[in-house]
Amino acid sequence: MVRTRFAPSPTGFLHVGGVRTALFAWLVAKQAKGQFILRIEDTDKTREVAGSEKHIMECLTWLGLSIDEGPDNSLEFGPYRQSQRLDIYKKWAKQLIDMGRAYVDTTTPEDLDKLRELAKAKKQPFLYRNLRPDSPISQPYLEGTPIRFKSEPKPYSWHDEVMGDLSTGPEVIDDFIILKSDGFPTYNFAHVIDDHLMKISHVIRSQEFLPSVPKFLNLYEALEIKRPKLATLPYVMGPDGKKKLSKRDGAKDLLDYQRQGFLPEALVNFLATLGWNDGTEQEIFSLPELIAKFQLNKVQRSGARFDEQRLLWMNGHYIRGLSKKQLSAKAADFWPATAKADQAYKDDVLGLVQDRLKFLAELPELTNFFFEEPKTSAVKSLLNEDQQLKNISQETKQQMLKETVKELSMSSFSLADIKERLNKLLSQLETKPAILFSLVRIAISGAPSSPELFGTLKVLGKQKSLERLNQAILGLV
RNA sequence: GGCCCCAUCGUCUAGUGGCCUAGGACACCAGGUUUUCAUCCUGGAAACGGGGGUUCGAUUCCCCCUGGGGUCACCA
Repeated sequence: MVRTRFAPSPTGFLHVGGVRTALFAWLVAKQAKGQFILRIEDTDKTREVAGSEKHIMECLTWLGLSIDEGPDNSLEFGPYRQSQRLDIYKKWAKQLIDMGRAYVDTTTPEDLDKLRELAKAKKQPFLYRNLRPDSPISQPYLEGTPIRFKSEPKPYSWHDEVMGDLSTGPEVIDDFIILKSDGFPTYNFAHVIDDHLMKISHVIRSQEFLPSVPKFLNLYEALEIKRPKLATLPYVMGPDGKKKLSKRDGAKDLLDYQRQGFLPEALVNFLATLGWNDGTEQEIFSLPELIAKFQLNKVQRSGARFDEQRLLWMNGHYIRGLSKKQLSAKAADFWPATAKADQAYKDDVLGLVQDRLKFLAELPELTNFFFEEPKTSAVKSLLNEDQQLKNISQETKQQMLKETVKELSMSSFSLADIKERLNKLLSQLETKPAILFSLVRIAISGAPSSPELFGTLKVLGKQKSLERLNQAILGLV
């Protein structure tokens, strides 16, 4: 049975790096029709940020990563918050003590610091196991004192589902704290116990834990439990490509993408192909496709830089693929405050801008002029500075606009009729589309760029279009 | 510093000894689709870090170097 887990600590928002780890774990579980478990690793009360747990679930839900077991739907393997499992860790720690594989450590943190500095001065690696008492205090749990694992140094080689065959020497194995003086377990201990009790089959986590794996291996042996499969994911690197993506260096809250109008499908696709591909030239994958095709051993071993350009392109691609109805629903919350028009009008506007939307929060700047009059000053300066228009005299421009008004006032304002009449004007005025159409486009939009002209006129409507054209004529005096 | 991991266009990547005059995508540049911007289409520029091996033949296997990253907590 395949069971994977995502085990974040509730210390703030999730960014794309963390979410990608969750996605990969989820894909592995779903592919095998197994379970995906959310476990909250809240063993460091000092770092906890209120609301994190809720935020984590919101992120997963938004992306469509269903949680089979977790704090909200606790099943037989719960509780799924480590802070609620303290008794379990104590029990296992006591068992280790009884076996002679853990001991009470009375060294103070201050002394530890001194010992570390000493070792550093001597240019020797600091290994606690060299210092441990000959016959460690084996008395059971002592309130307010940490418990340390008694390691058995040895070389290890093991297989990692992503990284391949890995090995280390005995020098990396050391005694480490399993239970802190506040009674909470450390990550190193708690996750091993929980993964075992929750019957996790694949531990999928990011690279920072790689150097600790031999310690875990040593612990698995001491506990006499079978270790799960291990999969280590490379980092998602920041935009500079130098460091792993982190909040400190400006990584965004995943929900910021939601707020910006990115589609979950796009984010999932982007995240999945950031460090993974199926060996073909396919770029676009739906979630079901990912479930079918994802392979841990096809995950890249090196870090992948987070490239927002590519995300932008992909999101635009998904927006273009939306039906009118879907887009209309998704865009509902993104309209500018000025958009007080009825839904049919808004939908027409959407039809015109769908191709150029990269993310939904762009809607206001792209569609403003459909809802409020363009600024006369903007129209005026654009009419004067436009590449195509700057060498045309004011009189000619005025003349052309007047003819346009005249012609369009006779129009039924169907798309075909607008097109026909403007084309007729073109030959009548002996001018090029580049000139006449630019003129009209700027007059009705007051924007440096706008959607296709005939459609824009039609959506705007006869009355508004003519008003704006007349307004522009006045502005040219 | 010790230990560990990694290394193909600017970026994400294909490539598991000959199919590679190294393929695709994003971004970029040029041209086209009756204006602009976007879309779409066509074309272009753009990479195997260096040095040794192994081999008839290395992007692909091995070693060294270089470079990058991570880790050495009573944080996860």
